[in-house]
Amino acid sequence: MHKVCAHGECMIDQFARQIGVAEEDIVRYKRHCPTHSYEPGDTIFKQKSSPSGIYCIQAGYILLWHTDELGNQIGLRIAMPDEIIGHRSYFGEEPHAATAVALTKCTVCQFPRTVINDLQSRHPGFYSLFLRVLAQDRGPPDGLLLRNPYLPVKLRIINMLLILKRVSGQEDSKGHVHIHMPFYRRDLARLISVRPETVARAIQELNRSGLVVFKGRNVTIADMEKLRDSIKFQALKPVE
Amino acid sequence: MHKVCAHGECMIDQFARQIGVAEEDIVRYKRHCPTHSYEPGDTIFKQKSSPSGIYCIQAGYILLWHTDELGNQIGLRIAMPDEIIGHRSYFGEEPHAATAVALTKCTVCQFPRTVINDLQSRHPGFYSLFLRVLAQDRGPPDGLLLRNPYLPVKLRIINMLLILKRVSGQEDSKGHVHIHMPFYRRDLARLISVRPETVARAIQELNRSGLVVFKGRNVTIADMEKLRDSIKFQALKPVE
DNA sequence: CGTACCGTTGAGGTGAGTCAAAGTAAGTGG
DNA sequence: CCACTTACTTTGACTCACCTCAACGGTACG
Repeated sequence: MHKVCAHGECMIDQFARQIGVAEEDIVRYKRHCPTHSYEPGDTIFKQKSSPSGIYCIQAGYILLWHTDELGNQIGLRIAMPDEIIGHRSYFGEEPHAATAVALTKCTVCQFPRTVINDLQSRHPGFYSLFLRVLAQDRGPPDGLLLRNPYLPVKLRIINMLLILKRVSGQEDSKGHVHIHMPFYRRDLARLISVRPETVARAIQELNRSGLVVFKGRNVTIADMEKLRDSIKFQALKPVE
Repeated sequence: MHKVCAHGECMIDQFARQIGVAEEDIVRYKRHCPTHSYEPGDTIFKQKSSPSGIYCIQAGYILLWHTDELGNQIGLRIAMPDEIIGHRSYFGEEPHAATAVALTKCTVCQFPRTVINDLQSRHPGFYSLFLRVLAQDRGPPDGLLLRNPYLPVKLRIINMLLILKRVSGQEDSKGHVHIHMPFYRRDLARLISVRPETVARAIQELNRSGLVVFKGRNVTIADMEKLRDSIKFQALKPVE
């Protein structure tokens, strides 16, 4: 079910090195950090459950989604390799605000409370690194690009593509950008807070416009500049 | 223009006490923390400027708003007394993501970088307190209640009222709740990402329904329970 | 060859945006 | 104290993007 992960694979290990933890100590504490593998659809943690540690993504994509009081499912964030999840609830000492589900095959390393406490007590600068991560979290600002009611759906989809491109965009020899969307249309709909039908229609329009070509989960952008420009024209007139 | 604020007034002073800073040391560092007074409409800091410290609100309400690439103004958060602002950009080492404007007369104490660094170097647990504040920041979760495209405008306004009630709600002898909204309709519109006309119409409807009574900036809620119940009926059917 | 599930398409309804104009409130200066 | 300005708020008529519901089309898998 779980193996002890090889040392040096996690984001938090890099943190440890930054604050001067010796390599042999990293090896030692890693014995207490189980690494799990997840299949697409598996749950890493559930909304409302109590956090028992922090999770480092070593491989794969994870969707964080929140169910509001009315039952709407809102996709908060796609977490990618080398990112950490669950830290907000952990440090906030609150139940998880979202459910984490594997979109692809995933490898995730869990840092339990004991290890985190131990590292902090030996190296008081440890927490500061998380302070920075939390402060730089792209979740809230990305939310403004994806769930902004002012932005028409086509724009929200383009913003989603630009976010995915940051990490997984591939440029070929002709300058075309290829992006793989590791989720269902339904999940994309949740991420931008619209219905799946609306996503389908918006994608058809984008395809017809030629700016972006969707083939299943694969997307090709012929001309990034043109795409960025198009954003200005598709937008509503700003307030004021 | 600025005076040195009396000791013990700021949120950060309480943090200092929690980590064992002596009273006389608090008095000492406060000499380097200017306290400013702002009139309604004054700017505390501007989006894109570099943070030079952390701000503690001692009195008054402050609106944080973000202008996106297209020029839309999005109200992110109403900051209230005893809250701190500017800390996300400060610890993220990034320019301010929002502009902070005084909605009412405000008193704000500024902790410059030198003081913060000094406190952290003498008391390594200092940063952990901010870690908790950042992790518990209501901004992102409140955003889901205020700017969720699924929620009809009337609901978003009700959610705004419930958020204001947390801090400034007054209950009278008859069990009616009174809330003062310390901002223009236009700002309310920005906070829930709709146009001011739409806010006006939604408020008229709420008045007619009798659940909530708006008189200028003052709001009276006759029956909290009824109001909470009404949320369920006004919502769109959830996805799935 | 069904069965499931995801994805797409169509017809019809509606909530919020747009634009323009009128209404209100809060100064400001004579 | 009253015209005048200025900025905020409300109202009305119209438009349109997205939602709803329902049906149909793929594709994977037993």
